[in-house]
Amino acid sequence: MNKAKREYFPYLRVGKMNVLLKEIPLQLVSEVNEFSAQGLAEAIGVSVTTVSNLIATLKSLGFIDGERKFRFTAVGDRYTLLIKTEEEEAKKVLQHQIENIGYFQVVKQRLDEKGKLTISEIGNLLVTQYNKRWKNPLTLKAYGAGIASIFGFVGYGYYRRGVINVKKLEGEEGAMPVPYLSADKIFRILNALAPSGADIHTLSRDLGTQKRRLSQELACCQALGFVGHPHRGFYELTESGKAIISPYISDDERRTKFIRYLVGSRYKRIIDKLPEAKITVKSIGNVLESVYGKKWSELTKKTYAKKFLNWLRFSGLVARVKGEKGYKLNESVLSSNK
DNA sequence: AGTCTCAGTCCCAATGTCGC
DNA sequence: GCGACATTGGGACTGAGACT
Repeated sequence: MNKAKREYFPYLRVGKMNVLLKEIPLQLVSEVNEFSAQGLAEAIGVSVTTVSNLIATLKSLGFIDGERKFRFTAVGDRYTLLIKTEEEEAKKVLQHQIENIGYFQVVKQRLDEKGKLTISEIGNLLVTQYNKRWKNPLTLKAYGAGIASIFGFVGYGYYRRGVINVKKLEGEEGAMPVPYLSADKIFRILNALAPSGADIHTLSRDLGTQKRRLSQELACCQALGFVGHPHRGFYELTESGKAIISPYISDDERRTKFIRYLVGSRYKRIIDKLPEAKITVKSIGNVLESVYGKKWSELTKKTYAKKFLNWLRFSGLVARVKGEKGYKLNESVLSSNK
């Protein structure tokens, strides 16, 4: 036993892999039919290198066998058929499959120990465990991301921005986007997302807001629990999001709901730190700066504080104090929503 | 042919500015 | 005082080229 069997690793992100698999014509998906890289490339209309990368990924998962001529394995066959129509079922197949693949278990074990892994850490783990000679840090990340995205897909964790987390990010520090938009804009976004969600390009066009800007605003809506982000570039309303823009509730009910979600969100941490009286843009700005642990310019503080104050005023959590500058917390409203 | 690397593009978060 | 838009920098993503 001088040379171990060649070990393959997923190269493509699972999202990309699935997109390509959906494109494969049914007649090619079979345990008996052989296909070449060239043939597959023509069949799905992408370059041969892309297909080569797909093939390496599928091999790494045990979904296809062969050299130069390939054919689907039984499980690969099943997965490819399911991914076209029944994604949840396909996930189960993939999950079961990776339970029997060594390197997935190695990474999974490390993930369970540490709670989260960056894609570079995963890459390094493979290099040391499997004697890979990857030199470029980007290559480490590419393979790391391939594995991390699969973990996210099958439900072993939550993959986002180069980090796979065992636990959901929600509620953790750092996962609280700065208040970035007014309540009014929040509702415009929610209405634009109704009823079945939208991709960021469409949304940007419909709302006339730059994509960059919009993605930040959506992050806020997400933190408040109104919007979900099932995959890259696509956003949809959560049940809460649908409820709060329902035409069947009054504006008063809308406010009440808004308070409940605001107080139930991570932004509660900010509300807790607010002074009881003399709430002004300036004082909120300072609270924000300390909660986020940042050093901001006065202007930046003011920008965010204004938005947050807008939420507080919209919801009725604060009331103006007569004859004085600033607002005070409406304790009764707050406590009735604890 | 198959594996790895490169570089352009896209996405995102943070910060800054404009106009009413 | 307020809401909307712009700029910047960094990192992930991706298709295709380079290398073995």
